[in-house]
Formats: sequence, structure tokens, C-alpha cells
Amino acid sequence: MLTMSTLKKSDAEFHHGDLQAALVTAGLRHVEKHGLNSLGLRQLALVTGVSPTAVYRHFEDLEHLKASVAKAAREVLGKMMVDALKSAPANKTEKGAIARFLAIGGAYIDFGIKKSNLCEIAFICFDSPELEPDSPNPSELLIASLTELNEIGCLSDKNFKIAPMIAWSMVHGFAGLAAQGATGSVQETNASKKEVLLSVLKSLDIK
Amino acid sequence: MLTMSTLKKSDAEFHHGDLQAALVTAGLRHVEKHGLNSLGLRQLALVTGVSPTAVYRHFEDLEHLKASVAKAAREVLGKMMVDALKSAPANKTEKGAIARFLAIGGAYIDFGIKKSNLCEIAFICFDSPELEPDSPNPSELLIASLTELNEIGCLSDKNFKIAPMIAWSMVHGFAGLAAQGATGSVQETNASKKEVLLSVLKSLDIK
DNA sequence: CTTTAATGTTGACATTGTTAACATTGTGCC
DNA sequence: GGCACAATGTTAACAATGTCAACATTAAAG
Repeated sequence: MLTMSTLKKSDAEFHHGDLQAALVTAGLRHVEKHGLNSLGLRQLALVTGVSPTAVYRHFEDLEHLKASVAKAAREVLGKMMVDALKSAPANKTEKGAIARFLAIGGAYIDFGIKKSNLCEIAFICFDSPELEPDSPNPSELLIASLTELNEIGCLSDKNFKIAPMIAWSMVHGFAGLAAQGATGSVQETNASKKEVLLSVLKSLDIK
Repeated sequence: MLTMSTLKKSDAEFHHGDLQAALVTAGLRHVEKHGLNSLGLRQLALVTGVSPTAVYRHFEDLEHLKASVAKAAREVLGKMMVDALKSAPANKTEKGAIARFLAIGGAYIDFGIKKSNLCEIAFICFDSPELEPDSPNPSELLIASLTELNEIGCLSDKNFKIAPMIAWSMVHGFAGLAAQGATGSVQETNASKKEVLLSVLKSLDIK
């Protein structure tokens, strides 16, 4: 099962290799460039170089395909957050932990600002499947950062209980508003981004 | 213009009276019950008792019709907020102003919880038209409540500047998460709702 | 009363999502 | 190695959708 000497691609190219992933990737690219509403099954099959009905070997439905694209979009968000985490200071101090929280929270917001089309599909999915086990989960990354703040000692146990919902709501809400241009000009948005993140810390008695 | 002795409905019923509004209302009802993705032009025309192409006399496009339904959904949210405001204490005191803020913020969140399908379409619209001039605007209601807190004296001018974005992001984010069931059970959600609203006040140094 | 704009209808077309029936490829078993 | 079988892809067709062009009816204006 799943042998086929990985990536041999078969001379006649009758079999695609990994059509499932190819369709999702193509769908992700399309949404990023042209938005969600124009995402169609046939066009997607055409771009991938395959017949429309081949899609049904991998997805029950167009809705299920969309759900997979939504999953991929959330994985992009997760990657942006870990990238931001890597570029943040690694000091195991209070200041470092705060900087890391600002980094991943900021990355979540940047997802709304810079990848607004992906943001549109990422969360507007009803019955969306779980992320890949090895793929970083956005809300879990937020929780991990808050856990770190708690363990270091600058986030009380009482506040820690409500912290995930507070931080997630705020960051998610601002990202969504920014994605649909409700946060004003670019500089206004960037100013608000900072204030929004700091207000989360303030409401949690941090710093 | 627009005479026709309002609501005479014309014997032959060739003309509908106010098809534009009827289509939007039907669209709103459909989305509320069956979700957004199944919202179609033909089905909508059928329900309204009119031919499919009649829709094009009132809407350039299906997208524009959807945008009008989205506008109507935001107006529903606005009405829920003013209703909550009416049911809140009217004391012109600090406590009263806080209670009113919690009421309209809570209504925004309830919109996400109890009208999740409307919440789905309300904000996922690109080029959505402005609300009716007399219809209460959600974000402006939030701002008005914060203005009141500022005028009463329990919200500093400095915090007042950032307050709209803070409050709007938080409430909008939690409503969105609740709408897609990301906030846990019903009681968990209600508990979080309270914490979320209080944390906004806290981050603004209120109370 | 006639002209004209507004509003609605019919018929047709291209495109879409989906299904059924058929074809090809790779895998595992003897 | 040869053969059944599951996996994967193809073609042909269907119903339904959004949209357009041409026509019909009603209301409004002179």
C-alpha cells in the first residue's frame, strides 16, 4: 500500500501520484489569489490536469474538498505562527515569554491582514476536519504561549483559566475585521494591532 | 414615483409590490434555516413566486443579492443590540453605563451564539453595501456606549481612543468562534462570554 | 391617450456538481 | 509469472444553476 516507489510518477502518467494533495494545494492557491466564491470543482480539476470526476475518488463532495482547503489554510496560519516564534527572542525570562506571546499573536493578526482570502476560508467551515497531527494548531500555540507565561509566574492561575478564550477571541476578532478592511488604513491597522495585543496582556494582569 | 397607493397589490399581481425587499427577506430566512451555501437565485425566486430573471431588475448579480442579505443580517444584529439596550437599566450613572455596555456587547455575542447562520453571512461579504441610514449600526452602537462611559468619566480619554477597536475585536472574535462551536459546551460558552466582556472593561481600566 | 420607463416573463445557453458505466494501473496472493 | 482485486482515472450524460436577449405587461408622465 502506497508503495509505487515514491514519486516515480509512472511513465504514462495515468495515475497522478498524489492527486489529493495536489487538489488541495491548487485550491489553496486559487483561494489566495481569486477568493473563495469562485472556487469550483471543474476548474480545479482542469488546473490539476485531471478529469472532473477524478476528484470524487478523493473527496466525497465539493464541500468536503473546500473543508480540506480550509484545513490547509489553518495550517498556513499555524506555520506563520511558528515562524514568528522562531524569529522571536528565546530567553526563558518574563520579557522573553511576553515577546513570544506578542510574536505569535501578531502572526495570527498578520494572517488576517496579509492573507485575507485565506482567512476568509480558514474559519468559515462548518464540519472542517482536524489538522494533521504534526501540524501546529493555532489555538494550541496560543495556549502554549499562555502556559509558558503561567509557568514563568507572570500569569496567575486564576487568569490562566480564562486567558485562552480572551487571547483567542481578541486576536481572532481583530484578524477577521482586518481581513475585511474594517480596521482602517494600513498604519491605523498596525497601530491597532499593537494596542490590541497589549490590551490582552493588560486584562490578564501581565506586566 | 413609488405611488401605486401603497400596498394595493394590484389585482392581477403581475407586479409584486416590493420584490426587492421580499427577495432579501426570503434570503435572510433561508440562510437562517439552511445556511449560506445553499442560497440560490432560482430557489429564491421560486419561493418569492416570481420568475428567476425578475431578480435582475433589482440586483445586478447573485453576489449583490447576497451582499444585500448580508446587510440585512447586520441590521438584525443592530436590532438585537438596541433591544438589549432597552432592557438594560437606564440610570445615568457609572454602574448604569457599564450595565449598558455589557448588554450591547452581550447582544453582539448572542448574535454569534443563537444566530450563527446569520453571523456566517453577516461579515463574510466583501463589497457589502452600507446599512440603511436609520438602521442601528453595530460598531457605532459599541462606540456610542464607550462614548457614554467616557463622558461619565470612568473611561479615560487615552483609553477611549483605543476602546472601539479593543471592544469590537473582542466581541466580534468571540461571536465568530461561538458561531462555529469553538467555544465548547453551552455553559462553557456562557461563562466565557461573561469573562470576555469583563476583560474588555478591565483592559480599559474600568471599575 | 399616447409615450415611456419600470417591472416581470419566456426561452435559450454555457457551466456546474454529480452519477453511472467503463478503462487502466498497481498490489498481493497462489 | 500470472491473476484476481482494489485503487484510481476516464467518458458520457443529467439535472440544476446563473445569466442573457427578446418580448409582454403594467404604472407614470406628458
